[in-house]
Amino acid sequence: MLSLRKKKILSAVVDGYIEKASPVSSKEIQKNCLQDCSSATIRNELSALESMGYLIQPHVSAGRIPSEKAFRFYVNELTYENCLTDEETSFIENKLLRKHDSLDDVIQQITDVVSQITNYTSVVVKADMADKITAIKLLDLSNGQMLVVIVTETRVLKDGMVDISDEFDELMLLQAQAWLNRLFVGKHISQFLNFTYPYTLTNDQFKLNSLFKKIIDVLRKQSLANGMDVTICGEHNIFQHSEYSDVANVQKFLSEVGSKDKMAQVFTDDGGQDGFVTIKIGSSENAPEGCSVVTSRVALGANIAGSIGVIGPVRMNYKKVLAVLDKISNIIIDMMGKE
Amino acid sequence: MLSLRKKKILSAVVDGYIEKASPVSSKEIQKNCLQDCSSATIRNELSALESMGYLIQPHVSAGRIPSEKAFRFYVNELTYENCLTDEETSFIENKLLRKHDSLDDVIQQITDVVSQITNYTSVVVKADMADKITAIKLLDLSNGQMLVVIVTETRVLKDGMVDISDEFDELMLLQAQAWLNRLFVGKHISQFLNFTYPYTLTNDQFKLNSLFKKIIDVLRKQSLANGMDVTICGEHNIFQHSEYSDVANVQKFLSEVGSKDKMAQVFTDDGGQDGFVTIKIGSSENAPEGCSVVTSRVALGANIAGSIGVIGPVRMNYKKVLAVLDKISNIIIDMMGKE
DNA sequence: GTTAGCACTCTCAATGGTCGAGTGCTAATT
DNA sequence: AATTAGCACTCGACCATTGAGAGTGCTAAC
Repeated sequence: MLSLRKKKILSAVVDGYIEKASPVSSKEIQKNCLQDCSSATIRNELSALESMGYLIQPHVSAGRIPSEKAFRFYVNELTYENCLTDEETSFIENKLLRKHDSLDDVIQQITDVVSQITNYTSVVVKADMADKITAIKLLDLSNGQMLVVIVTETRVLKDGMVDISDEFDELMLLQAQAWLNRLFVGKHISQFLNFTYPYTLTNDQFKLNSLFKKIIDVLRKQSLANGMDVTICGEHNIFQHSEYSDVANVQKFLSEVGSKDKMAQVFTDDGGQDGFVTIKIGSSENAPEGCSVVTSRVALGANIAGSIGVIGPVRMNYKKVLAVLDKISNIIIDMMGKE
Repeated sequence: MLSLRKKKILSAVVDGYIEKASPVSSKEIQKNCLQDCSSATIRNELSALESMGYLIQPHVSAGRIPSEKAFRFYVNELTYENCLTDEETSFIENKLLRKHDSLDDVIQQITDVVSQITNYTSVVVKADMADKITAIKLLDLSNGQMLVVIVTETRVLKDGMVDISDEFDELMLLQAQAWLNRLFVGKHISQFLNFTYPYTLTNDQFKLNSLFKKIIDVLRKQSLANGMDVTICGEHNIFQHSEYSDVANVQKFLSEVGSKDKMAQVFTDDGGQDGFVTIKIGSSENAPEGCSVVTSRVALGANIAGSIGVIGPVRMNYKKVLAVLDKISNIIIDMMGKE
């Protein structure tokens, strides 16, 4: 699609912007990667890339900054390269290749290490996949409330309450119950988390609709509390990055990251991408606004699914993050193999 | 010491500043609390209070803001008044006067409620006081490291490693061990936390000195991990307060609050004050810089010491915080009595 | 298709001027 | 001796202006 030169230029803009956090000019590009053509030529190309939606010009006498589309292009083109220094590699190995008391201990170490090396906020989600749902029951408590009971192979979870002060009759509850069972029996409890409610019901079923939504919310909370563990570390690393030099952004970021619910969702949803690594760039790809999320899926035990990753500004050092996640995934695979 | 009028004026400045977060002028004071004398008189008094160290004038054409000394005066003079609305009271009761699964559940509810009602960051520290230290052992591992083992009545804790790559001989370790045992045997593990190392050793003992410091650090960590639980909630409330409209302050605050170690220390040390409630204002009273800490001691069970409190800017709504802590302490005392 | 050259635009930082808030001081009053 | 009215003074906040610098887009030549 893009000419080779355009690709080179686009990559140069992204690289430059990742490094400096400020608009990249035609001259810089010339100096760094295209000495054999003039800045005017590059300006023409930049202009073309801008109209294609890859670049943004903050104002007329500024350089260009990459759009989210450009970052998407950039990570798609990225070829793996181990850009970790020897110090970093041995730091990681030192921290992880030692005796650990428990899986939780390992996970804590992993989040620590990932956030320390990448300088982003790291998240690890653990889910015990062995325990499947055998039934979901809805119980009308006749006081305007309904109890949602989830039965799994090993446990009965019954913390979820739903207000049903609007009149719902017996039949509707049975309908809802049947629907839930059809959808979720046999699946892992974590399935609730990334379940998006299909809005295709007709208007007739409006009431049922709102009931479903409430139930799904409860299930999501249950899923988090009972099926998954979320470990977060390095929230304060955002202060190192210039996009968070303003309190409003810091606040928004911290409130996103503070919700384990939200994090579990973002870090386990693979967004349809396959492969072990998932990269989400910006809100159009279901990361929080202005943020990117990089995750790597790794088995943390026989039946334990794990997701290790970082969240940070869209202007993220993807190369380094990918290298760290790769290194750590390999260590974990080794560790698990030995046991 | 201060004339009645000076006291009234000083309180008015503090009240006004707590409310508006901006310097208080002589006219405002006249309007709000001293209609029977002129603004000029008040100006004279303000000037006197400033030279006594109670007030600060940011610049010549601004009003006055209270110094930490003024806040100290203010809280000393404060008479208790229940300034909670009925809604707030019933909100608190609703959240706490229900069946709880466990003590940890109760504590989580308490921190939630305190931070929600006060709009500050709330901290609860729990310490099981039953388990006394019976011995502390230092074990030279002959690889430049030393293991610190703490034996309590019920457990043996041996996670603490100290580097002793500098040469320490057997004798010194024995000396150190004896010293530690003399100080801590029979006490609760939480005693490490607020132990401040006495710097009175002679130069001869410089090496021993540095060893002691390292050991105390390890013990402090142990104390936290094994003897106390720290629950924190509402860190993000700081964004509501104007002193944190600048990232640098937010960062400093969050890094202080993020260290459970530090929080446990600040929230359990009573700073020599007696009574159930402790108020620390600013770094001169061992709160973090620019912060105040208000804590209330409460038994959370037969042998379980608890400390409930908030941390926030020195410009804190002390009246409200004290009312909330009082209300909650009473509820807890009731709860514990019933069991 | 590429490039040199140049006019143009926009940001940023510094400058200066006005306005208003609130003070400190002085002299008069109680 | 304490209080007060009055007024000059100071300083920050706000705004408009200016000049320098960066980087572009465009044009005409290669």
